[in-house]
Amino acid sequence: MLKLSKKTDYAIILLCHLGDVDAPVSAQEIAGNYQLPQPMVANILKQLGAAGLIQSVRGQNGGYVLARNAESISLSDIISVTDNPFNLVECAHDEELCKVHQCCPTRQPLVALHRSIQRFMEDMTLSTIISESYFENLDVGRTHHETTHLS
Amino acid sequence: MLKLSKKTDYAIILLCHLGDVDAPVSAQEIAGNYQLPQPMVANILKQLGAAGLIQSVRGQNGGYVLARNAESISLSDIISVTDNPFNLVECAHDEELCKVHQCCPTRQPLVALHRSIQRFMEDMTLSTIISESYFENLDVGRTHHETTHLS
DNA sequence: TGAAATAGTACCAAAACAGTACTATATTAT
DNA sequence: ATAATATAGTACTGTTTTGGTACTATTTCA
Repeated sequence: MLKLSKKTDYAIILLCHLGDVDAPVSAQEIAGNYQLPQPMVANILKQLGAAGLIQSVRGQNGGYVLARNAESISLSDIISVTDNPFNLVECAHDEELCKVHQCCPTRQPLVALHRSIQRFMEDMTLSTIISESYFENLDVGRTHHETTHLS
Repeated sequence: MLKLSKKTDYAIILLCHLGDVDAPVSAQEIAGNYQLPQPMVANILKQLGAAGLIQSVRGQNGGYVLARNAESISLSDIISVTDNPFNLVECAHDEELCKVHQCCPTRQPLVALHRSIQRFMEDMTLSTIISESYFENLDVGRTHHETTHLS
């Protein structure tokens, strides 16, 4: 459906929060802060930890911190953890899957779209996301961006 | 999952075929040609017809033809018929859906990604897809593009 | 009038998504 | 010590979406 999963959506929120704080933050704390389901948050944090994007601190007063600096974590890194590996169309990676490969019109343009999205996601770092959301929040209660409603 | 539906994938193939032929083409004919499930093809053609992208000719020797020229049909047009309306994230369109809108870090960057994809899809016309697939097919059996395998 | 085609729905099984639950283990405060 | 608080790992479940099928009606041509 060309839509990001909620897991990815949540993951970005979690990571932004971790990027703003130095001390370890627990799943419960974040879930409460953003009113997200706690078990969901906990699971996502586990996955992000297993993937090496964040580091865990176990025990009381434990939680999670970023494993690397926010500049080196890309949207692509995040999505490859929380969504299945990004594949706009199946045959973009494995030509043999394509039943009509002898004359498939979709391959070229869709692979181009795939690459353009991939590139965007690689260039978009967590630190960029954090700073952009900072400027966004400056506007809360004042004017609407023209980005608010798209077609 | 950030993936195009098979319906969209098929629809592009169907439309490319129609763009290459002048006489009406039937669902059966296309399904046989590309070895796609016939009822599926028929359904997609019905939808494309209802959306005004193609025109139907009923009765024996009937079928479908493009309703407008291939330059004026965009990938965006196609996807909005075969996929649900494109929405990378729910809150991209309706701010009220966002529970954490008072401090949501995802909005800005994801809306930017949304717009970039949207733009690509609007600029990519059926005629471009057809001509690109023509060049692609010239290479069949010879060299692989470097676009064949992405990360 | 029968064959071949679209029109319009309604239906179904399998997969993915969103979210929950449970057990085990680690750390710290008391 | 031990209770409290946290992560680790994994399994489970209800709902939605996807991919595909089926059926009936209508139109057109030979």
